[in-house]
Amino acid sequence: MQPNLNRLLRALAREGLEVTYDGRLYTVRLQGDANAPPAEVLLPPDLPVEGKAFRQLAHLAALKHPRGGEVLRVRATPDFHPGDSGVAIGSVLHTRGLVVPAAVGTDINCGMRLHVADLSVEDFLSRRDAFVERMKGHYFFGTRDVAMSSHAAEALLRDGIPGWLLETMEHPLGCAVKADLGQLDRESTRIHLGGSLEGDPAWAPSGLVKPGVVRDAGLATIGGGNHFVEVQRVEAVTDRARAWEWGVREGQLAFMIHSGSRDVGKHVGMAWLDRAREAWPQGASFPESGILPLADPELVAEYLRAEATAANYAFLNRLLLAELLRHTLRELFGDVEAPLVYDVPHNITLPWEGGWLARKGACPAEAGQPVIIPGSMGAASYLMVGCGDAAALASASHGAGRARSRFSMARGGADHREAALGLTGVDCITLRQERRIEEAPAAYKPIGPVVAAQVEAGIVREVARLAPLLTFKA
DNA sequence: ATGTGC
Repeated sequence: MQPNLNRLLRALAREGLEVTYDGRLYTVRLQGDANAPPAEVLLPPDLPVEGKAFRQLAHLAALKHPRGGEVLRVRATPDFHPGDSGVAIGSVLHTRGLVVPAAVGTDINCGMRLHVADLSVEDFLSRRDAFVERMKGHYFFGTRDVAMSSHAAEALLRDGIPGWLLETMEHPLGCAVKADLGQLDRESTRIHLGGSLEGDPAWAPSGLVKPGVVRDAGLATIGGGNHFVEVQRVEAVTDRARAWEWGVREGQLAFMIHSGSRDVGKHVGMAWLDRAREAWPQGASFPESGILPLADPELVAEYLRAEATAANYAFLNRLLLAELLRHTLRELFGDVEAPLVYDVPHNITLPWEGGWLARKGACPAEAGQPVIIPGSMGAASYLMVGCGDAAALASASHGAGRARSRFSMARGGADHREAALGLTGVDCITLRQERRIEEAPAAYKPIGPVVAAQVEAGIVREVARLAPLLTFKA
């Protein structure tokens, strides 16, 4: 146990937090609130503990709405860390009769997508420079052509990927997708929820859908922060049977995408943080945490439709990021097979056991389902299989977890910055040099112990480990 | 996270 742990627990107690630890699982609750369920955090003793994230978690568990509904359980993944809008990243919230927009936040349907490619690493690296130049054009310089009609955009926002596919006949990239239709049919089962939720185009930012207009709706863009597109090598297969079933082989080339709904999610998320405040019952006092749930069934349904709208956009954003990469591999190397392994959101509200489960930076880990846990820049990423562990609310971490803020990395002084750069050790393609510092491995917890803790707890099992070859960061 | 915002 870390020497400063007792000091931290005493400090938290002075602030009114009851915290206990059994060497594996913390339980946290607000003192004197015996009715609130305790919040649990799976965290091995050697990983850093953050008071602010504990406070946010205890407040999340203590949420109440004057008109009813309840928080059933709160759990946090080992990569959890403080979030804006009052909810820690890595929080999983099980509710009945209420939903909490802040428990998903503005990065709606941020998630992961993994493909493998039938191309040797040697062949790929032999044309690395040509590949990088083309992808830089697509991802950074707008050479991609993903413009679409207002019909296609509406269909996308309403129905997700299947809706978009039906309206994509005239679309240049649609031709490439169409050529792949057989494969896409097979792939649709490899997208969580089929890449399709019940959305409403009215919730899109104004201007995204303009009747009769064909435009670039900002799709196939990576986004900032920890988002990336990475070419990888399958460096180890630990569950041969499962890997075979999923089409993953050792030594294979792979590519992984971490991205979300961009400004659509931001627009929807912000609108609903405001809406939850407006909808708070007259005369009732605002909770000190600032986290506001929705309880009115019509409002809940409307929020979920809005969230679904952004989620649909994110599903297609990841698909098109992958499609551009696959298209470029084919231009350079001929008819390369590059099937989807899985696409899964880690920021979303979904129905669960008669209520709702809001995950914010937590990957669904239902029994038998693929779980994708990205490493920090330069570190390995993991393909896992979920165990459906109810104690963990069927959820795994969505990464290693940030240990130091972007701000603290950026102001760390010249020595610190150089050390961070030196440690990066990965071929990072970016136009913004500061990303290398903000996203340097030193900014993150080590991924190994984070994954090991979840394997030991019976939440996930390892299937394969993927090492980075080159990473695109916007 | 965010076509970050004044």
